[in-house]
Amino acid sequence: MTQTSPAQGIRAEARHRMRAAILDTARAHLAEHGATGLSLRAVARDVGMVSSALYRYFDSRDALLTALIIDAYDSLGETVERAEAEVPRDDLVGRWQAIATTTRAWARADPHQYALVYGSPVPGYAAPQDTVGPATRVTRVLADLLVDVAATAPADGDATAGPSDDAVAAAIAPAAAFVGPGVPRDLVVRGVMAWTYVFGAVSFELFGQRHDVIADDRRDEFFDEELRRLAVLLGLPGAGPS
Amino acid sequence: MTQTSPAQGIRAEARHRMRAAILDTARAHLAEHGATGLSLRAVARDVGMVSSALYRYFDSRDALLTALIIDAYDSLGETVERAEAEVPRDDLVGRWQAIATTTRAWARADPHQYALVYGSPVPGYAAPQDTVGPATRVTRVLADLLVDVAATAPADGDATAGPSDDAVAAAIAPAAAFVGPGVPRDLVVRGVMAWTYVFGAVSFELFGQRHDVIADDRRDEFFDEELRRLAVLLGLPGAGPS
DNA sequence: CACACCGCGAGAGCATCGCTCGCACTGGAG
DNA sequence: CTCCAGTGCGAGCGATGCTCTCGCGGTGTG
Repeated sequence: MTQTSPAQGIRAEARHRMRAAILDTARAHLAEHGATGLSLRAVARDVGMVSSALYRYFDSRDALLTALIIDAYDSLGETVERAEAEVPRDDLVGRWQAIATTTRAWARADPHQYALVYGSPVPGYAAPQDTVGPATRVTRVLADLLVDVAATAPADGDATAGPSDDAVAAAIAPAAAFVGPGVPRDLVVRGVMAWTYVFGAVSFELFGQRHDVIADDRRDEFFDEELRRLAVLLGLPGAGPS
Repeated sequence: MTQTSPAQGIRAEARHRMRAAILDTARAHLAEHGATGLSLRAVARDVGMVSSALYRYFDSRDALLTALIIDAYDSLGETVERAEAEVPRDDLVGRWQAIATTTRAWARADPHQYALVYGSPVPGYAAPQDTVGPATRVTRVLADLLVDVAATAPADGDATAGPSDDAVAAAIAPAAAFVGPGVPRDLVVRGVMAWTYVFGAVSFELFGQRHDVIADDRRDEFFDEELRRLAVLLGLPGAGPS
């Protein structure tokens, strides 16, 4: 079916390489001019084609953007996966820090690519279903971490159960289903919140909202401090205050 | 000079009203098509002018966008100020909830306007200095809340001082200067983090990242839960666990 | 081997965009 | 009352996304 057999059409391979070339220069343009500044004609020029020819490979500018989004998700996902995998499995705090700092580093390395996936969605553009797969890669890593956290810290999770427990349980049902069974709902909530925070902090930093709030030359240190406190919020063992 | 005396020129007032009319229809277009979909020509058509005439009032499309950004900041600022002012001053948790829930409600009411100010910045567009004033209105409210929190909870702030205390202190120096003296640095950090979180949560929700994570029909309840936990992180008195 | 097929790139063209410039008018300032 | 600054209009420039048609050339088949 989808198998890429060796002699599976020379032509098909050429087409695939052409697509890749287009995506490469498109990615370069994105990094330089941002998403809305990405011009289909300009990409075509750089790749040595006339603009109309590019439509043989991408149905529209939005389709090109979608391909770039999938790429970005994959890039971030792979980067985070690799970084997190290098940390010993029992070092839960280290794994958490690896996920967060790698995400931030990836975002700072190519802000436009980060904005493409985590910024305000392009107007009138609804993310197609193709993006959901790669989009979950980094959250999958985080979810697996939650599973291990739950394993080491035997169920004391429902201790902080508040009055609105039922409503909260229903709210995070999709997230709980994603991380899998055996993880107390409270920990799921903590995980969602930790990830929400990392996203908020990185976006704040990249989108200029931290100007005149955090000293520009101390952002790294402050992010570390944020992570330290987040580890407490996450309920990671050994991350308690002092 | 810049005084707006009663009979200060019929012409000037007509100009001011024209500007307002343009901004109104521009705001309507923004709400419908988003920032990048805002067409200067379309706005001109709707306002009953030819496109070139619009340049008598705004130097460029970016200038129009800037005016809209200032408007949006002011709108959010005023909305939050008003909502927070209605809460008794000694109800610190209530004030915090008012700030956060009002911010979220404002954002949901006009996502494009929210994206304009807190989303990924328009490519190549650097926020001019005119926007910094209105931009601080909502943070000002939050800062004042921090001052009152510091007043009621006498300095125990440095209890959680970690090893990297000096670097963190330097990092949040701008924020500390903004909230004013008398607020322990630890509380400033908590405030920055709380605001960062609210921004992250609202952006996640509006930009579709919470799909398949939080049940769509339970978002309100989950946000309340987030606020409840954030109040603990903020260190608000009376918000302790159970 | 010859032929029909079809993917591919090129080019012209359409509607729209942001923006500039020169023109004509008109009503308030001096 | 007379200017002229301010205003609106229209044409126009370069650029965009996208569509259509055309001709070339490799591919697989009769």
